[in-house]
Amino acid sequence: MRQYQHPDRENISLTDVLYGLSDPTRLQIVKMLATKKEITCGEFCLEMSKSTQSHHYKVLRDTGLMYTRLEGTQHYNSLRREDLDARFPNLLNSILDAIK
Amino acid sequence: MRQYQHPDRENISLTDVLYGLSDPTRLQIVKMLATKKEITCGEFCLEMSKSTQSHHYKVLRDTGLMYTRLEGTQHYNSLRREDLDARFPNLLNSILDAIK
DNA sequence: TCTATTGTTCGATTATATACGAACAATAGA
DNA sequence: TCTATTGTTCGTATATAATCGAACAATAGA
Repeated sequence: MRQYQHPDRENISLTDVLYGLSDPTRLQIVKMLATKKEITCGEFCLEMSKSTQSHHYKVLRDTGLMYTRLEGTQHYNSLRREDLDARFPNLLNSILDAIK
Repeated sequence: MRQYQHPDRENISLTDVLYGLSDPTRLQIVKMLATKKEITCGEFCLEMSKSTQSHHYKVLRDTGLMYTRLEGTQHYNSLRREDLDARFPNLLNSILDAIK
C-alpha cells in the first residue's frame, strides 16, 4: 500500500511553508482544513482537474502543511497544526486570521 | 526622475506577500530590513549579480513588503511594517520571530 | 563637462510551477 | 471476479521565476 512522505517537524522549512501557502488554491485548501479535523480530497470540491488537485496536495504534504492518512480508497487530510505551531509560533494563526 | 510603484495598503495581497517571502534571498533582505529604519541596496551585501538583486528588490516592492525612497544615487529601502501589520496582524512578527 | 557611483532595465537562458488528459493502483462492494 | 470509486503518477505543454552580462539612467563630485 502506498505511503506518503511527510517531513518530520524539525525538517519543516519556513520558506517551503510560505511557498506552499503562496498559491490561492492551496491557501483555500488550508483554510478548509482549519475548519475540520479531517477532509477527504473529494470534499474540497476544487474546480480543476484531478491531476492538478493531486499536485497541490503533494505540495502541501511535501512542505509539511498537510498530513494524509489512507483509509480504504479515501485519503483523509489534516492540517499539521501542532507541528507548525511548534515550529513557527503564531504563523498559522495569523494567516488563518487574514483569510477569514 | 524615476519613481517606483508601491501598492497601496489595501491592495497588498496575502498570497503575494507569502510569495515574496518564500525565497531565501528575499527573506534575508526582509530580516535585515527589520533591524534598521532604512537600508540602501548596497548595504545588503548580497552575493549575486546586481541585476538579480534588483529583481528581488522589485518583487519586494511589487508585493508591498518594501518601500524604496530615492535620494541622490542611493535607494533607501524600508520594511512596510505599519501597512503589513494593519493588513495582516501578527503575520510579519511571527515570520521575523521564526528567522531570528 | 567628465567620471565614478548606485541601481535599474533589457534580452537571453535555464529552472521551476501549473495545468491537463490518460493510464495506473488500491480498495470496496456487487 | 468484475466494476465503480478515490486519488496518484506519467508525459507533456505552457507559464512564471531566477539568474546573468551588458547597456542604460540619474546623480554627485572633481
